[in-house]
Amino acid sequence: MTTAHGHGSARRPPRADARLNRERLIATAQDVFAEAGPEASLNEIARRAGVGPGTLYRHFPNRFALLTAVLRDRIEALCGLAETLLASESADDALARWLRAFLVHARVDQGLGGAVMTEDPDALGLDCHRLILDAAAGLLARAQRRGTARPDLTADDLVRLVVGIALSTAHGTDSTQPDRLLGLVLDATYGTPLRNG
Amino acid sequence: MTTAHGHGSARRPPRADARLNRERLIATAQDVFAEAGPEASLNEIARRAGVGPGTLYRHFPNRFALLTAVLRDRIEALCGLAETLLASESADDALARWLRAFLVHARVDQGLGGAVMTEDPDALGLDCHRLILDAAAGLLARAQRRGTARPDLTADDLVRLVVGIALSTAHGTDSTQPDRLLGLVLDATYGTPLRNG
DNA sequence: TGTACATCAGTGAACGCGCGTTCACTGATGTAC
DNA sequence: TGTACATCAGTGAACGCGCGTTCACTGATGTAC
Repeated sequence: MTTAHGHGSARRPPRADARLNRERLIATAQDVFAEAGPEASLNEIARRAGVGPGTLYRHFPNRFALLTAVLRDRIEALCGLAETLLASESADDALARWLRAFLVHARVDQGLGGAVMTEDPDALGLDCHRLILDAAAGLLARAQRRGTARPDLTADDLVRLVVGIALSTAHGTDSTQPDRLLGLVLDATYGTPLRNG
Repeated sequence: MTTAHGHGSARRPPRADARLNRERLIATAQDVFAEAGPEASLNEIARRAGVGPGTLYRHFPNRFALLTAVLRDRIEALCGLAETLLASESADDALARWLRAFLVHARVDQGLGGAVMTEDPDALGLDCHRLILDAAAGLLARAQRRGTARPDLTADDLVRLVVGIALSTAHGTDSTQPDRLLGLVLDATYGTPLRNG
């Protein structure tokens, strides 16, 4: 299922140096985005990766392609976690745990993960958007059916609340605040302020 | 109380054309910020206000000074509302109403009002920050003393949650979502999902 | 009311900057023989 | 294993752009007389 397009191998494997540069670019982009935020200079990423700007553009036609590549691993990990949690016992706990993991993701790199979610989904963030939303939707639906989650919530609601926490606390100084705010959201989600977790 | 520095009048009143240009700049900035967001070009604001760039800089030494001027009226209105609500009967309702008004403020102009709150407060947004936080703190303290608001909440928590909603829904398409999300936050604030308002 | 003048606001061309992006050229890679 | 060659990735100077910002100059305003 995970292997793309089953018919033979129309695509030749990438050249060794191309593959190396691609990896270097992603690794460097990760650092630079973390330092300078999602608006970081692409030229600087290329410079610090030790390649020419043209090389960056050969691999990633635009900023969003690079952002997506940087985040892909983490997003896939989140989707994997969602699948695992879907098989766990408590529907409520599963949703809560996943949202906590998503908050961590949304906060890294100066809120880069969260910022991607607020972009126009019709642009190129489509992949990230859908993957995250689908993961959230699965867990929420189960928590609504078999748990105590409010039925009037949508996955988009929850994701936006968490992204909002990530964005508005990105420059904060109180490192315990994001978790506290998420706790508040979870309380509201389950309709009772005291959870016996 | 509203007249500044009581001792005589060390400051001469501003020249008529200066005052006019200042007003034009603020009005134009409001439009341009609304269209292009808080990162809008200062040169374009000057151009559309019909003045040279130097004139803009004479009145507002940096972008934040202009942002603050644009928002000042609205922020003062919010503070006034807070004072009025502090005199109202229900402490809970007062807080809820003010947060709703603050959400509206934070959402206008592509989340400009909210974006200002996430800037480094040590920069120049100090005024806005404190005014808003003080207003929220007063209402929250009363709702905690005489209402049913959770005692473990801080004003900064609530403000950040609302700002987060504003930021993460800034590019959304569902116009009912911000209010719905705020309702969720309010439910959590009061510890019960069903409020008899 | 009228004029001379000092003050200070406005002008806008120009600067330096860093950005995203391109493209003619170079050179490394992997393959065919 | 060795060589010739086609492919395609990498290079990096250069372009155009719009930005924030400056400053020598112009001109409007308001005051003193």
